Amino acid sequence: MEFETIARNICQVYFPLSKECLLDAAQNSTILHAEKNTILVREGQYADTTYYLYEGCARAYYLKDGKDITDWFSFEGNFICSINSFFQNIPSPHYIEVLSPAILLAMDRESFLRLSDKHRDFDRLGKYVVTQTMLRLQQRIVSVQFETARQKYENLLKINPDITLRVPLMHIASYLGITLETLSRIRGSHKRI
Amino acid sequence: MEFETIARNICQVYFPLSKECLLDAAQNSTILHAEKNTILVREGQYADTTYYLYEGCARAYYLKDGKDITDWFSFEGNFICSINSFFQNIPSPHYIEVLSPAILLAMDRESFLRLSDKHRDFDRLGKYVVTQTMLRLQQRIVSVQFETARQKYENLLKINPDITLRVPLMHIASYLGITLETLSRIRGSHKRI
DNA sequence: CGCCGAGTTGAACTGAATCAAGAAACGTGG
DNA sequence: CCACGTTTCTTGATTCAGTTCAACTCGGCG
Repeated sequence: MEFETIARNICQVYFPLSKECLLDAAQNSTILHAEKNTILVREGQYADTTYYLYEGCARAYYLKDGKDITDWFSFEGNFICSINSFFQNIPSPHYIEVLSPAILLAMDRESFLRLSDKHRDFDRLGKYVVTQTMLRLQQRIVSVQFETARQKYENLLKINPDITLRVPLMHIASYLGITLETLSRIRGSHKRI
Repeated sequence: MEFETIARNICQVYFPLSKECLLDAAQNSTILHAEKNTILVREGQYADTTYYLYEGCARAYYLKDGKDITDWFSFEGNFICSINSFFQNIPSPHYIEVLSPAILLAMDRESFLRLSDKHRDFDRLGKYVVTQTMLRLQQRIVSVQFETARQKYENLLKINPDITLRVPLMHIASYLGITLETLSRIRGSHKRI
């Protein structure tokens, strides 16, 4: 895998970046090939790296009273990092795990900040991603707070129809804030229509 | 109320802005004095204005099956806008209402974007506020999803101890995703310790 | 094969919602 | 400053969606 391919992909998914910016980015990022179940970030680490998923999917999760709670999914074309750690420079409350063989572009915070300062278009991309994330989180609060378990599941399917094929149901359940059993029952009653 | 006073306040609460930036901002914003219960934004409007709360408090809410659901509180030193409308240029799903006599600084999106382009420090302020909002939303999802009604209330009090004195309980209840009755019971059992 | 993690199904339990009725606080005009 | 109506908040009884705990099924893989 070459940097240029991934760069072209980013420019296509988001928006074009200048040549200088890409050149600079190439020298400050690393391409990673990760196996399924690779842990990219562990709880407690200062997770100062952000990842672009060129291929594959990943999740952020944390442990609440020993239970594994999925907080975020990312698929190809998305970025993923421990936002708390990355943006506040504190130990990460999250783990980040790759859910399928993946190709990632990794950049550390220092480079990220330097490039943001130096290249206006890079800065704009960062701002855009953060803004989109904010809007997605806001939507999710509405969903989590006032929808039934069934509505939450159907909503997720609307946005992400094939997620059940790519992610174990237990992760989907905890992401939706319901138990695996409830999700199973919803799916059970759903099929036979 | 003078622009300079509010500007000084913003620079203090967030970070210093250059003279040129402030001059430009002064010419592209309006100071508003709003009564309690003023509606700044209505559902369906293209709400292309963002507000800085110099004094007072406000909330964003929406109607879900006719019920009034508070989605966000802002107090002095915060910004408030219909984020969906402002950042995506779509009709606002939210109302924004002032909850006490307030002094606001209003800026429309066009000016906001122009100043973001022109003044690096202004852009940085915008990025900072969006990032903080993202982190706050992320925290809130964790809270909404896996805490009991009581924990959610206690959590809110930790962050915002005097909110009950400034905001009607019904708004706090819907913000927490619980009913007014449940909140009342929690508070009832709470006091007598 | 037999084990193991992932998913399904069942039964009992529970936190919070809903419905209903009052009490307190608030503000507005007489 | 008090009577009023309105809004906000409290309390009680009942109901329900979803949890918990437990047993069982299925599909892969050493």
